[in-house]
Amino acid sequence: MTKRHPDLRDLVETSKGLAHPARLRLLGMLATGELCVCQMTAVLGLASSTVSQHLSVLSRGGLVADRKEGKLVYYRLGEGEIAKTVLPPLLALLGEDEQAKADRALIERLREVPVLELCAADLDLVAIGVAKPAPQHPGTPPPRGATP
Amino acid sequence: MTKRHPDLRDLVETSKGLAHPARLRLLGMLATGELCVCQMTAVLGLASSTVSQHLSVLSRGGLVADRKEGKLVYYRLGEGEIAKTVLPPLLALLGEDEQAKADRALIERLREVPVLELCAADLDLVAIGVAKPAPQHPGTPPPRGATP
DNA sequence: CCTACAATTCGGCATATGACGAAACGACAC
DNA sequence: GTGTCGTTTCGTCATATGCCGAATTGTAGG
Repeated sequence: MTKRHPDLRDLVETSKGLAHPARLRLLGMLATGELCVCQMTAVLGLASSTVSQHLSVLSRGGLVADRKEGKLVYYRLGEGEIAKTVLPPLLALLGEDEQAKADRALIERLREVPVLELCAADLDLVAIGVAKPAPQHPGTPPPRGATP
Repeated sequence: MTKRHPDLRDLVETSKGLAHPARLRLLGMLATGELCVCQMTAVLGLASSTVSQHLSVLSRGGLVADRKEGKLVYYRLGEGEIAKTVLPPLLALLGEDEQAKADRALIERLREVPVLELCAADLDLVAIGVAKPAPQHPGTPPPRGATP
């Protein structure tokens, strides 16, 4: 009996993992397959230390697992009982969100670029031609006119 | 178009509702049917203001709905899209937890007692013969010897 | 109208969370 | 070994959360 049944505390840890927009976005990205930390950091636009913290929270909740390859670290969705039970319905709902859709679109293009190239560009998505120049705010404003 | 699709923010609000043991216990109790605030307060053993706060968080996440009857307020599980999607698998896992089982057992006996009688007893489960005298700590210690 | 009372909201404190930059930690390259 | 670089951990701060008791609200009932 190495695999104990999930406990109330386990469920709380897992739920805490879901209770932040950045972490839900991370899960949404990972739903498309494993990703390197730097790729997720580039998409979220947060400090890498912050992203690492978020991934740590997700890991404590069993929602993600990691794999090291050289100096890079890749994360994937967790495979424990709680994750397998809770994630599918949640990811289905998340898939409808506009932000999550945008993230996936970005990730899709990011997968075409070698990871080390992204790192070399200091995680600047624009520099490697994956994202467009620079809108005023991070929402989804249809480009009307450019800045003169 | 009155029913918008769930948003990233909605999912965060819902997840926050799940991210606390007391709130998961509340959901576990409500899975057996609607309950009065005072009944849940008695089982949790927290201040009624605290329980009210927790229920408010659950309500913001669409996880519960309320119904007023006289001076009492009854809560039940929410019926929105997110709740219907996320709750069933979660409650299935929660059902295995010992604390949740104990809560359900208590609730089952509590349903035999008129709500106003519970209130009149100041939410004291022992006074109305629903719970046993008074163990040292709130776990599930098999009663060995009584206090001399 | 006034009282009683279940529930909620408010005011306060203690702790937890989330953000960043700085420093520490591997794993490769030289 | 020394350096470089991706990632994590640490230190610090601002804000959010959880708890309680006190005050407030709303609904019977006297």
